[in-house]
Formats: sequence, C-alpha cells, structure tokens
Amino acid sequence: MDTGSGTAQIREPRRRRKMQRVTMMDVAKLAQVSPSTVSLYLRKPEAVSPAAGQEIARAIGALGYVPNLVAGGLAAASSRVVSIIVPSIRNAFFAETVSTLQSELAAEGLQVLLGHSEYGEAQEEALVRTALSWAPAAIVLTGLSHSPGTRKLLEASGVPVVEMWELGGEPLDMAVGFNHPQVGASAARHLLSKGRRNLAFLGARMQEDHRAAQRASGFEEACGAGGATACEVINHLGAATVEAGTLLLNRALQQIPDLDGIACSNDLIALGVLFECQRQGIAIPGQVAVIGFGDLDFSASCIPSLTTIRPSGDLIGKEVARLILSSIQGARVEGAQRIIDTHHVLIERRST
Amino acid sequence: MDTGSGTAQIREPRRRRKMQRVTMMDVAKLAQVSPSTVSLYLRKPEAVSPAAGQEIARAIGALGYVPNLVAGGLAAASSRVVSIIVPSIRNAFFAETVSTLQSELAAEGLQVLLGHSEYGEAQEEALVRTALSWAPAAIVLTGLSHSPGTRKLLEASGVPVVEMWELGGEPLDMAVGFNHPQVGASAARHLLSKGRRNLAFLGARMQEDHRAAQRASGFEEACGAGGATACEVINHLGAATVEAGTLLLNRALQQIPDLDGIACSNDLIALGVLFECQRQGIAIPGQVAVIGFGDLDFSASCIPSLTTIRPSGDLIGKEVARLILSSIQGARVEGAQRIIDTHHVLIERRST
DNA sequence: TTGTACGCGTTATCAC
DNA sequence: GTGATAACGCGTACAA
Repeated sequence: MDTGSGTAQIREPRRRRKMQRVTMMDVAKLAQVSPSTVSLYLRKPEAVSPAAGQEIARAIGALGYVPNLVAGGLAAASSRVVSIIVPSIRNAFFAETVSTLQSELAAEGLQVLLGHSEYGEAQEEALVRTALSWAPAAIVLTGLSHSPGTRKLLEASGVPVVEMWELGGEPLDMAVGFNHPQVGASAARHLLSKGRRNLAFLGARMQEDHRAAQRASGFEEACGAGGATACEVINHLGAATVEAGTLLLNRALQQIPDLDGIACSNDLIALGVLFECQRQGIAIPGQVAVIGFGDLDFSASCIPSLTTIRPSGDLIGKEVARLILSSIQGARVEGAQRIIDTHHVLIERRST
Repeated sequence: MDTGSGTAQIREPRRRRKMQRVTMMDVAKLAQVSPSTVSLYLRKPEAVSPAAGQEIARAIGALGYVPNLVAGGLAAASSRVVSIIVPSIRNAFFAETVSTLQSELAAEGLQVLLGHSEYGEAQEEALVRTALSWAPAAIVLTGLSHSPGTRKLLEASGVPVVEMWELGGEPLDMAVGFNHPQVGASAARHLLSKGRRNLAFLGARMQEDHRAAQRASGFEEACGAGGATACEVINHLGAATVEAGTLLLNRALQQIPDLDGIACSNDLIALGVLFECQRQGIAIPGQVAVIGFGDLDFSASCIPSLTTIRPSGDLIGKEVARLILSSIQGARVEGAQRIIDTHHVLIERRST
C-alpha cells in the first residue's frame, strides 16, 4: 500500500499522549493573567473582572483548552465522578435507572463510572475498591446486602453512598427504592381478589437475586394470609428471559394441576408464560390469570395486555441523583430525607 | 427533635473526605521501605525482592491501603479509564455491548466511564470533551458520524478511539461493527426469496438514528434490484418500541394494500407487528412475512418465532476490548487489524 | 480582583 | 534491588 518513496519507509506509529499539552498556565499566559485567575474564572466566572474573563474565554477557545479533571481531582481530593454498581446493565430495570441517573448527573457536570457485579458480593467488593480509588463524589450500589468487606471499605472512605432498588433494611448511608416483599404481596392479593386460589410464583435466578426472592416471600406470605389453596414458588436457575417463562409455566402446570393464577418476578417471564399458554391453548385470563413485574416496553401491547407492577426505575434514578447532588453541595441530607420510598404501582390490564 | 443537653446543639454533619488517609507513604513506612519500592511492587511485583514484597503486602493488608488512581493518573499522564459513549443504554443492543465490554475491561483493571449521546452530535461532543479531561486510556464511540468539533478534539488528544456498531466509512482511528446497508439488503433479499413482492421497511427514529436509516436504504436498493412491486420505508418519529410497531403496521397496511412482506429495523417493532397482526387476524407468515433485526431475548420464543438478523452485540464488545487492550500495551494496532467486521447473521424462523 | 507558593499522591528517571 | 528526586496540572490559602 505504501506507494511513493522507493525505500521501505517505517511508518512511525502515531505517537500517543502528551498531546494534552495545553494547560491552565498556557491559557493564563495567553490571557495575560495568572493561572489562579484562570482557575477562579473556571469555577466562579462572576468573581473575575469582566475584562479578564473575556481574555480568558478567548484564550481557552483559541487553544482548545480542556481542563484536566485528574489534576483537579487530586488537588481537590474529590473527583467529579459518581460510581454506579448494578448487577447487570442488560437488565432493563437497571438500564432505565442508570440512563436517567447518568443524564441527571451529566447535567451537573458529574461523570458516571459503571460496574457490573453480576449478583456477586465478591465482585461488588472488588468494584467498590477500585471505585474508591477514584475518590468519587458518591457511590451508588444496588440493594442493601453487601459483603462485610464492602461495608468496611465504604464506611472508612467517608464517601456518600446511595443504595437503590431496595428498602426495608438498614442502609449504609442513604437509600432509594421500594419494598419487594410488598410487591409480592400486592401480586398475591390481586390474584386472590380475582377469585384465584391455586397460585404460583415464577422467578429466575432467585438463588442470587435477593430482591426477586423477597418478592417471592411476600407472595407466599400473602397467599397464606389470604386463604390460597395452593401456592408454589418455582425458580429457574438461569436468567429471567422469555424462554425461562415458558419453561417455568410447564413446571408450574405439573406441580399445580388446578393452577389458575401466576405471578412472575419479571415481565419477560410473564411474556414467556403468555406465549406458552397460547401454544397450549390455555386461556388468559379465562383459565389462568397472569401478573408480571416491571411494566416493560411490551407489557401494554402484548396479547392479552399484561397486568403488572411498575417499579418506576426512572424515578429511582431521579431521586438518587437528587440525593447525591444535595449531598455534594455540603447541604447534608438528614434523617427522614435519607430514605426515599419510590413505591410500586399495580397496573391492571387484560391478563387478569 | 434535639433531645438532650438543653442548649441548641449543632449536630456536626458527618465529615466528608480526607478519610482516605492511607497513602503509599504510610505503607512504605510500615514496611520499612521507600515509597518508590511500594510503587514498584504495585506495578511489577517481580521486580522487587521477595522479602520486601512480603513486608509490603503485609502492610497493605494491615492498613487497608487503596491506591489513589487519581494521583496515579496525574503522574502517569494517562488514567486507567475507558470512556464509552452510546446513544442510549436502554437500547438492548448497546446494553449488551457495554456489558460485555465492561467485563472484559474490568478484568484488565480498566474502569468504564459511561455517557449517553441520545443520538445528538452536540451532546456527543460535550461528552467527548469531558471524557478527554480524564485523560482516558481510550474512547469508544458509537457510529462513524460525529461533529467536526468532536473529530478535532479526538485527533488533537492522541487518545486511541474505537468507533463501533458501524462500518463502511472512514474511521477516526479503529472501528468494530458491520455494514448496515448490507443488513437491509439481506432482509429484502430474504423476503424476495420467499416470493414476496409488496414490501415495507418499518423503522423508528430514523431522522436521528443514522444506522437504522442505512438499513432502510440498503433495503430499498435491494428491493429495486430484486424486482419488488412495492417498497415503502415508513418511519416512526419516536423510539423503537413494541407500540411503535403496531402503529407502523397500520400505516404500512394503508400505504400498501397488497402488503406481503415486512422488514423491521428492530425486533421490538417486529414484535409489535406480530401482536397487531394477531389482533387483526392477519396470518404470519401466510399473508405477511416478517423479519426483524436484533435477535432479542424474545425473538426465538414469540408466536410465530421471529426470523431476524443478529448483530452480535457481545462480539462487538469483545473485539472493541481487544483493540483497546492491545492499543494500550504499546503494541500498535496496524492496518487491516484496525477495522473489524463482526458481520451480521440472518436467523430464519417461522415468521417468514 | 489578582498573584504566589505550596501540596495533593503517585510515577518515572536515575543514581546508588 | 532500592531509594532520592523531580515532575504531573490544578486547588487553595494567603498575601498583595
């Protein structure tokens, strides 16, 4: 490909780094002020004389200066980074929350550092450890249960912590979410109120997904209290997918011959149930009523439309952002304000 | 609320920061070596005498030392951060890629900084600007089209850049993905091969989603070349959702009375089409054949199972990680290796 | 309002 | 193999 100059020409690999040469001092020189004035201008433009401000702005534009947040973070002993750790970003619930959170934080000049724990406490601890080494402005975790090591690290760090998507325990610092056992109970009561008595709760990965397990417990308890005839909790070891739903339905059918009500720990599972029922000619809600969890994209449009429970993942993101922001601005978040219940909402549709 | 000591007692807000007191020097002191040795041990343990290594390791454990990556980044002029910018993490495609990418990078001790452009070039530029201020080890962008400002910033920075999810243009640096017009063409040819001649392409947000628009173009072109009788591209201004699919189907039905083949720019849209057809009693694939794009979770399980085109989002994540890693380790990625085609795969199922 | 001086915690280069 | 020493780029008193 090397047309041209005869001899083999060693193509010098494009040199890396050191090109972010433009420092605050360069700007200061060009603007004829001292570096600290530039720094001041960057942080509080109104505290600098308009004339100097003009010059500085001009210099920044001319040089294409990009502030070095690494240096800034080091000097200020706290970076404008928020570390978010979720089990998996593939999960639509967390994707929604992270998406909202990222937007809200970006608007305030905060960056998001993302990590996946894959429902593992050890992995979470490792992620927290590296997160901490960035001196983040805050750390956001999913759920209330963490390894002792994680707790220790977090407490020793003094970094604001928000635990999300779960309420009911003692948070490390702040918490935003809702109560999962109550979600399970709502589902059970809804089915019971429709006259269903032979119930099943279909969940996935509950050996790791602590919150799904909590929904199952709440479901069982409400079943007992509400006079259900049968109440089975069935777990699929793999992830919560549509296919898992089809598998779980068949197992439920085997275990409960008169099955007439199903609660799913996830709308994807519910969708699988819907499909499998259609295949087997089981009428919904005629023969079996189905309620899901999540209010995902398709839940309003599927056939029949799916009764489900909306967790408001975006609201969680918003509230987490609010807590972080006020916690950063020195205004210490106090007492009751530190635990925010975003509630859950039951959306009744045609499947029940 | 303030019970207790008579006088108004100002409850001192839990002090922030400065608790990350344990520095490398503390470790050095405890281990009776110099800070440089500790630093060396941390980066190349084998370059330090076993005895000293033991001591250092012990000290680190005892003190609970967590390295300060901010300081490290400043000194080394390059941080162990990779900035990833996608249109939206709610999109299952990108969620999959980001998830894989994050895991691969975390395994190598790299953190992920996440940003959402929401399909906006201006927003992307802002994100790139702040990303750059972290002196990232690499930057990952979605697609090949960016604002001139973005290009300038990136080129001036010297940071390795990977553009993903699109091939066919001239990448800034490296690229991983596939050709979208070819995807559209594959869909068209598949429908034509089934004897369908009255075709429609249903897309969403194509005024912003450049790649979806490319799939539509490829589709139209192949329709022309393949002798289609009708070929309409219909766009929904909102996001690609199941509901958008139901809306789009109805518009297609109006525009093409003899409609017998549909390609969707997204499996969610296809699912909406499936549902709406079921509602209206339109037989699939009897009356209308449907092909999607994405091979999402439900595509294999829905009724009928959905013929679709798999983009291999996880493979993209893996390849991007590979490029980044080798590009960091000095081993300059060269020539042909800099552009990686992950291809697309047509998965035939019952809907065609 | 603006400038000076110092320190943040680490890496990298060199002598030893 | 080990340890001084000098950056790294910016915040932040404090002084002017």
